[in-house]
Amino acid sequence: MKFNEKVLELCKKIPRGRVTTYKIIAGKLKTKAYRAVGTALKNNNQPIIIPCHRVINSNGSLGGYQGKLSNPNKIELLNKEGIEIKNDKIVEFEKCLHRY
DNA sequence: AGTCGAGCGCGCA
DNA sequence: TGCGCGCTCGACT
Repeated sequence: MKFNEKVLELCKKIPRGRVTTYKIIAGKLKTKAYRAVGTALKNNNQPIIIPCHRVINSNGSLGGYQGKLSNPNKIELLNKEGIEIKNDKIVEFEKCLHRY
């Protein structure tokens, strides 16, 4: 099982209306390769199945989506799932945060 | 406080 | 081979 596949696995498990962070994922994989987590999501082979928009920075800001940084579409998607974004940050970030 | 540098795993040149 | 990335953290101003 490759590192990136594990990352994708975890992403798939994020329930609707919840988010998680790169840090948490990396921690779950027992590694400090936080950057690699972002890279893995970028290079995922199943872009449709993987809800990578639910993965964000540990400070509550958004990170990137679909290969780009600061993607407005990511905000839309999260909004649709019931997560509010303000000032490029997740509102009530702690409450929406999904812990595995 | 704000800034800087290093560490990780993998993809791409 | 070598570099850079959807990041984080600790050390230094």
